[in-house]
Amino acid sequence: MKAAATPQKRRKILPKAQRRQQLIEATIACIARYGLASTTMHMVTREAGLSVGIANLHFKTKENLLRETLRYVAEEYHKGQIDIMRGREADNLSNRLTALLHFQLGRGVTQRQKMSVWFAYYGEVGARPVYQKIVSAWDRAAARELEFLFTSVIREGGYKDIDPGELAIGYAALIDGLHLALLVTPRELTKQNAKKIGRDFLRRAFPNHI
Amino acid sequence: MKAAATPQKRRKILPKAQRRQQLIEATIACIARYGLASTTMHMVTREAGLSVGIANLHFKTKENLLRETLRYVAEEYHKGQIDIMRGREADNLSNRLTALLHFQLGRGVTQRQKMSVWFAYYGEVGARPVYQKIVSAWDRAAARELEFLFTSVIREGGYKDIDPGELAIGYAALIDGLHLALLVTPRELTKQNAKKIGRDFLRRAFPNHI
DNA sequence: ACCTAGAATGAATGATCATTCATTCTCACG
DNA sequence: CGTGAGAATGAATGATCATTCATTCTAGGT
Repeated sequence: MKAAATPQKRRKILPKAQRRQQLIEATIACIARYGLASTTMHMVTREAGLSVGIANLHFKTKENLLRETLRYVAEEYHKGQIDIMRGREADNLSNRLTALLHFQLGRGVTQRQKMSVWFAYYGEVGARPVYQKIVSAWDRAAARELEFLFTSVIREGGYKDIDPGELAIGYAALIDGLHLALLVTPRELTKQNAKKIGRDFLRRAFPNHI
Repeated sequence: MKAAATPQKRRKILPKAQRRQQLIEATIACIARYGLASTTMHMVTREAGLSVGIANLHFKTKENLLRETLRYVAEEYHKGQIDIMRGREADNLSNRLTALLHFQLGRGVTQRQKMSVWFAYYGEVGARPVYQKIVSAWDRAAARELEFLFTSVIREGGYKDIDPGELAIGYAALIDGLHLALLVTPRELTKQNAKKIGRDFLRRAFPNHI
């Protein structure tokens, strides 16, 4: 089975960073397909087309590999958001809000595989403080950035009686909840509809911008 | 916690339903404490103060026990919501909305233990179609009820340009997201604040009611 | 008081899995 | 071209766990 796709059995030696990346991606694929609970080291290394021992070489333990995988996934998602919020691609605040929404509910993020992995880790957060630390660190960073963006919007629009911090938490919660709905009840909610729901939330808060 | 309170080792024979319930509750406690992935049958039966074989007697397999536990948790949460939405305790729509919010973000539901279990199963939904079926069935039922409630509110308030179905999905997503935030970043969000955020969402949609 | 259906036990079994490490192989460098 | 530092392998090991079932015990019926 293993190297069936690559009939040549010649070993390839690659730089550490590249192998680590390869193993992390194989881990993501396995978690999405089989779940965090039943993903084994054999599955991961086979998915990567490598031998079992390789895992021990680059990550001491399975726990380590899972932790680094979470770090990678969390960083990818949150950095994507933060880049948009800080970025200069969108010249005005309205466009920036829209770009953020399209990223958060767009093709890249809402792939079933991505969302599966994301919630697989969330599911273990209650029992594993390490996961909680990793996720909450990134969450905080994104929340601060979002609060800053909302503060600018509120100032520009002259909106009254809006606490930007609370609205940011609400918006972030809405997006997470929509991801969950897309994962759990995909038949009830299309990505188009999810975007419309997110947009309506923003419109009710910032009617002059959306 | 476990059977330390009953030093006598005398066996007690109980009706099937009662033992099943006892085992399901022990399962919930273990999942909350150790996570779905590392909960073992030994843990569960020890938590219940019983022998390992008991699990096989009442639930054929571990998979079965986990499935029934999910069924129990999902039913408890969603029935609680549906009862409030249908119930006659709240005489008017405003009160009913408020009661629903207080249930969804109140002491009972937002216990760390409950939310841990809830998201532990959500995390496996991507890989286990069975879990998805159980959860989505209840989700659909609650969504229909919520849509019905919102429809009444919209009619009573004469609100324009609101699709009750979409608003219901948005509200449900917001509540799920707030639960997630309470679980993952409890330091950033109090239950009080979560309620305020939920209330603000409703107020922006139904200003005459909240 | 006695009996028995079936509830409950827990040591034993076999399967699965993470981890190890002696060995093989690769390639950058002299 | 030859060599050694270290990357990669995978069979073997030991630990963990779900499941089994021969045996023990309980309580309701007579």
